[in-house]
Amino acid sequence: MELQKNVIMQGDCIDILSRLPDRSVDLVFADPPYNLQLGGGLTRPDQSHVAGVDDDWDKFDSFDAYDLFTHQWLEECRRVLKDDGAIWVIGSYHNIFRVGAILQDQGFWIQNDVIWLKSNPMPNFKGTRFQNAHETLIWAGKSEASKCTFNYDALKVFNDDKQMRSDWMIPLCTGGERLKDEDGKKAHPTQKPESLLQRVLLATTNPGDTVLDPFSGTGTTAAAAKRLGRNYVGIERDETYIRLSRARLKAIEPIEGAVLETEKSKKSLPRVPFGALLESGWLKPGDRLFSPQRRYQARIRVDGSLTTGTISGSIHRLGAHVQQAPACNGWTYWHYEDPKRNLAPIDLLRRRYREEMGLN
Amino acid sequence: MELQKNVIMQGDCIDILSRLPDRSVDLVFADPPYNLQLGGGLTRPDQSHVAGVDDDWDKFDSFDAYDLFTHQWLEECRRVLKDDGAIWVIGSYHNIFRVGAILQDQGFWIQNDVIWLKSNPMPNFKGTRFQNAHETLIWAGKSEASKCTFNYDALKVFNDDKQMRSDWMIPLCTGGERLKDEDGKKAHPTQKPESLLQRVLLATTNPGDTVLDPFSGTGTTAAAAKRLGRNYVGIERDETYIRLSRARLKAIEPIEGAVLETEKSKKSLPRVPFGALLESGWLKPGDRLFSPQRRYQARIRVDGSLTTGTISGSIHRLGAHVQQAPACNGWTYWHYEDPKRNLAPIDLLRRRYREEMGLN
DNA sequence: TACTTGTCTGAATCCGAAG
DNA sequence: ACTTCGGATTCAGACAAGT
Repeated sequence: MELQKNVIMQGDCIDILSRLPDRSVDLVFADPPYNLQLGGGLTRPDQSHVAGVDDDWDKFDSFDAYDLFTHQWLEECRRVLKDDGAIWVIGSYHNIFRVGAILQDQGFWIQNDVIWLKSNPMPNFKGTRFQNAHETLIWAGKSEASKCTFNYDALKVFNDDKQMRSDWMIPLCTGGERLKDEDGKKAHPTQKPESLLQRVLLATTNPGDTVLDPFSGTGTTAAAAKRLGRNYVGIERDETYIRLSRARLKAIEPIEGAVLETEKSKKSLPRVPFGALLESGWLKPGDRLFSPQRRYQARIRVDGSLTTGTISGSIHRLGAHVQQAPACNGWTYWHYEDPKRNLAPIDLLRRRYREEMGLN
Repeated sequence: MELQKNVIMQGDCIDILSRLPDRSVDLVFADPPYNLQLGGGLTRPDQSHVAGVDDDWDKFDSFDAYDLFTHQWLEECRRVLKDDGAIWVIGSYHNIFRVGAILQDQGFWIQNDVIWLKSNPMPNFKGTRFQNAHETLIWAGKSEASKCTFNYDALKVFNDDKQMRSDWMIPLCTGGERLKDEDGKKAHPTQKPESLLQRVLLATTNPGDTVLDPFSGTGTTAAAAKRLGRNYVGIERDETYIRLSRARLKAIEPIEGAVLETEKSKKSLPRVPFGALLESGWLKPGDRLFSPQRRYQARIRVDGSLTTGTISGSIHRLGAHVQQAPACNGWTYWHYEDPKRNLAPIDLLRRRYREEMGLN
């Protein structure tokens, strides 16, 4: 069976999931029912009613019932995921511990738990607890062996050149982004901000990937996916939500072209063998290379290996050897001498070579 | 049997716990083994060795073994707790989901999960995941019926008259606070900051209460308890840790409430990454930014990087590149165009973002 | 004394493509 | 599935040493 993409499917989550083909999606994002147990409704100090989560879909008779349900939909997601796929699940303390333990039991391999810090959370009206100002997301690979997509460099640029932390400060979904029903009331009790989903998808998918959301709700995952040039598959039981999300999706213009590209890792650049610098004349056999502060030196041989006279090997091997280190990046360790006798890392020559050859 | 107070007892945690009387302590704070399952060695980019947790006490054969251990010590804690007592457990994604689920299964009633945001966490040296910048604490009453102590007003004063949130920014335990062995190395691999424990005890105990820590380690819980006029009972297996913690406790002078004011949480201006301006819609992918006098221009990509078409990078790196400067503050160098085609530095948007988010 | 520079370290599931 | 090997990879803060 072929997976139909860019649709929101109507029906029971586990039922629909069971009909999707094996190993067909790159990422699952799930915002399952929270199993909230709000005894008797919550009121503000002024006695007004807080519109909490009291929908039928959020009722479970026991932890066992919730665990069984969780086990079932996660197992189906696991089957549907590609082997190098990953899953995100968001939850609160009511359910996330159970979800996390079941994920681990099923063989998913947690990469990070990520904390969504709400910049504008609802106050705790009774003053009996801390203001519940965060939710927890779990990011896990299908297995320990999964090579999950992780756009480290893109997230680092996003975060002002510092690696992205596991805590994300993001505002609640409010204002114009929040979908309303005919009465102007919020259409869904737990609509997530699209910015949260955008960050998830930027971090752990590539353009053209397929993202499955088994609890699609108002279609936030699908919206973020469409906007970022990813394919989506949504499953949702409630026809009202489906109607709303389809209208929402229709209005979204995908980001296209060069601006959809993200910062690439250095590892993804084409490899330049050291010997290429010899062939193109940037360096010559017999030239001397120096470690920082000229502590060690070595000569270049015709095949692109270095030699100290007694020991020889690749720029990396020899760099590691002279430092007695387990490993070494020869490109940044070894320096050449320019006509003014200044030292510069040979990585500079590699960069120039790449520019000249259009390899960036 | 009478509970002996203000002692650190030597022995196996479950064994000692089993000999403590029923309903005798007001609070349990537990920092159990995390079951980290670390792989081989880890080195920093400068090749130095990272001292990971490789102690035997953190090794378990399987999740089942860990669950059994967790179940046992929690059940004993439950018995020893007074009916209106409460428990805190700290952990990371390696173990906290299992702990949380077992707590719920045993009838504990979660009040909050609290996130310890580390202001100075260790980086992810290999660029493979998000920087693991937090740990999770679970605060739970002995049962749904427990009337847990919660010093709402004290916490509010502590937090500049705003409700204390469920995320706490606190530095790691370093410097002079970190206990050292004879060689000057850290005495314990996972010593917690005393400020974390102080906040826990201020929030959920009263002076004169008794606090039990079944994994006492270097005695941080006991130290905070003594300082704040609470009684402590510690259990620890390792005699070296016990010796250290007894010396530590001897040196502690209990302090009075008024002095606590000086312990108020230090606030720092939260960093606003450039990407946040995209997420919140102040800028959009594809928008153009200009250098002063429009000499250069660049387009914004989805990840918050800029591109000239041939070269791309962060606002800072691309600013430096076009000016051929070694460094550049992209926030003041790059300008956006308002509807009247006037240029203003993007730093202005950052200031507005801070104001709107209440981050000043 | 004040400031700069360099070194060290912290609960970490920390590489990946090619052969 | 195994090994080999090229070469990429870090942030905040405490402290010491140098200027």
